[in-house]
Amino acid sequence: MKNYKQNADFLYLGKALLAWYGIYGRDLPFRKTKDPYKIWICEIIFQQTRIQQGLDHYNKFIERFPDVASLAAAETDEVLLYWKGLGYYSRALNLQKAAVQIMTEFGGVFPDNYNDILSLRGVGPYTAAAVSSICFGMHIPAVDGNFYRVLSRVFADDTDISHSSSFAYFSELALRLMPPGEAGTFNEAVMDLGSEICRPRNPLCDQCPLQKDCRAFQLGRTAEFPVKTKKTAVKELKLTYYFVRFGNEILIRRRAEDHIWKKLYEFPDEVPVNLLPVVMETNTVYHKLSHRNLSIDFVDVFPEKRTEFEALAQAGSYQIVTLEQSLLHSFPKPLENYIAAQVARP
DNA sequence: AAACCGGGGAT
DNA sequence: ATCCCAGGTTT
Repeated sequence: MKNYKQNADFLYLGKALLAWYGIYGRDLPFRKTKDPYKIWICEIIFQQTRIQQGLDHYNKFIERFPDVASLAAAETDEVLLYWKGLGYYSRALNLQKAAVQIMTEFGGVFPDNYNDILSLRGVGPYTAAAVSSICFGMHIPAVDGNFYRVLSRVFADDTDISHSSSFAYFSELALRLMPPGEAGTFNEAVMDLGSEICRPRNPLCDQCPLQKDCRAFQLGRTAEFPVKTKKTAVKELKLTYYFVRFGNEILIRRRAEDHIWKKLYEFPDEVPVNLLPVVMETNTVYHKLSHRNLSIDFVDVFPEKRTEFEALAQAGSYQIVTLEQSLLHSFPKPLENYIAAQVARP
């Protein structure tokens, strides 16, 4: 811990945050409950995901899977279907594993302490801290990206958040601000401040309850915090698919588990040789994402190849589904968009 | 410690 | 085009 923070009492900062939160805190659906199941679901959904993006998924997920038992009993495919479009699909797979874990290891009762919650699949230090503080009042800071930003700015602290040890560092720092008995509310308050006021770029310092105490603001250096030296490496990924269509039916299959989009569905990545010759549309749909290039060629199978088409499903390499049925499977977003475009096509 | 895992919005 | 979001798991 840096010298300037030694023996300091920063409790008044936490209290100022709570006062601000009482007035300006966001009104979100999961703020109305302390059901650990619901808080857990929302913490997982909003990992690396903006509130706006995941809100609809949260509401529909809770409606379909209202408790641990219903999630544990569900088919994995249906859980993935409700996760469609959120990304980081292992979160959904882990979610269900953890639900089963709660049924078998905890007798169907959601664990009520940090260590037991941490033992759940897909639950790390942040999520365990969030659930145990919000639902069970445990005095633990839930240190996420918002904490890094808010705390590093308030103290003009140049500790590099790229380093793994910075989690413990900022956790200890957060403890100095956290009012006793208010851990859950305090954690939510920091998240809201980080999201709405102490934003990554163009922070609204004039509306910040901590402005007069903020070292970075006083120095005019808010843009310099948090310090993050590690740069996110952009890896290029090229994917080629064929949209093999026979009338209103297409070929799909489940992806393997060893790469992105694990257990989701996809199209063939080659034209099955048995179906040749085929009519292939010359203009390739080229989908550009941030670090991915995806091309999809449209393939129209000749009517006399019906037997060969069905043989692909008999052999187990592919499933044959109608365009409408395909939308009931969990596809990666770009493939889902492509199907939707084909359904809409005249 | 570093790589890997998505999709989307803001700038 | 780049950054980053209520991070966790694997190597």
